Amino acid sequence: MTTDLMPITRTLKAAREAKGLTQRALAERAGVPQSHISRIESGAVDLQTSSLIQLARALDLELSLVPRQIVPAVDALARGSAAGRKGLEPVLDAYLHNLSLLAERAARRPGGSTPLAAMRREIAALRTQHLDAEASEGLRNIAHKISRVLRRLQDRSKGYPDAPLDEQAHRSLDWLTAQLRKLNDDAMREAAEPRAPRPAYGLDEDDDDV
Amino acid sequence: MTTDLMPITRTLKAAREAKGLTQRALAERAGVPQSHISRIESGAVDLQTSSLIQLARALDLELSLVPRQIVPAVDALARGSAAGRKGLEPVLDAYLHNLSLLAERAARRPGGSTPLAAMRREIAALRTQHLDAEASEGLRNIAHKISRVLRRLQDRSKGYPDAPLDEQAHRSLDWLTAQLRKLNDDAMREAAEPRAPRPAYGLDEDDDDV
DNA sequence: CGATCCGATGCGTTTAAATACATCAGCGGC
DNA sequence: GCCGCTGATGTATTTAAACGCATCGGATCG
Repeated sequence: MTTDLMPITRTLKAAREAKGLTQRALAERAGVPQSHISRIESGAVDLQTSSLIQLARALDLELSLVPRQIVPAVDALARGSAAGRKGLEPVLDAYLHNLSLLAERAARRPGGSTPLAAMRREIAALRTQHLDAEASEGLRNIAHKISRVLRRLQDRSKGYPDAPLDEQAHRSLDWLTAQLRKLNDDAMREAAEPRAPRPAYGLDEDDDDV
Repeated sequence: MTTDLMPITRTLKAAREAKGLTQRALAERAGVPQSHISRIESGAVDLQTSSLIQLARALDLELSLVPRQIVPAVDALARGSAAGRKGLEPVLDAYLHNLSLLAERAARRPGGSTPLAAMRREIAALRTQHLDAEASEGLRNIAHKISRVLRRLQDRSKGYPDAPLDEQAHRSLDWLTAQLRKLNDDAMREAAEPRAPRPAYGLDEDDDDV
């Protein structure tokens, strides 16, 4: 019965060790006794959800219920983010999925498919690029903004599925597309100048915090 | 205190209602009393992890601890899979991230970067395609196989980071690449025949079960 | 109206999580 | 050798989850 939550507790323990925390250090962070953490990690207790959330948060993890369908994708994302390099491309790609949905819907509208199509093209191009740390950070910011705009459009289109894009959305999309194009151009320029015999993907092995 | 697990319980309730289940029906599936489910959904109890897992499983959800970094991506994936259309492209894209990691590593080896590079190219091309339901299903299968091969290579390369690809891996990659190329060709052919004035992205609005 | 089905709630009992505190064995360093 | 830190374990107490069961008010339908 309790064997069912072993994957969870193993993840917890692995995350703690990956962060170089002792049980006592985590205990202080999360506000629970060390003895409890020990019992949890050894699978001796069926901890309550609030405890699980507390511990997860202290380890920069988030408890989440994911549809069975996308579990492999989430695992791949998590693996990618755990192993060395940042999982930044997949982050954008996930956003892109939403964008695709919206772009398709918008393509059937009378007027306003153009800005979405343009943005879509830029993102598709960006996906094939290798970005340095700075560009990645910029991309992350833009992706968040895109996400906000898209969600707003989605919510609104529930009421008026065939409404054309309003002026503000149009401008937002154009601006975001311009930002993406800039990233694309920069990345292209970067790739065109092989400074070393090997283009030196490696960047820095770098930070690990939020 | 208990307000912290409201997102979880809300997800639970939303999933139950989305599946058209009553509390009693879910209770029977998950093997817990209906009264308990009611108290959980109303946030009156801090349920234990095993209960949470049981309920989640009965709703085709999986309890998961995701790194804070990729939470937005996971949310986007989940939203995409919840809203009508299947989240298939992101699934492949997540796999592709792993492939990129491996391809980069392999590119620094003496011998065997070629098959990985070829596969990478095929996947990058596929990402820009629109696939019908049948092709998507095929892609999902291939993606799983790719994932297996990649994980095997990753595990092995921990011991011998500079070992060239073995014969079997070479053949597996070639075969998988051929499958991908076939999908690409089919999709290209499909796109080249605009049956309607609009190329008809829409496909069918289609099924919603697992 | 009566018949159902829904989710919410009350109650009593059992089981166990969570806590505080002390202590243990194992292990590396001085 | 001793010291300090790790995680594991013991004990006693308090709190609450989980259960079974009954019941309630509220829709909805015939």
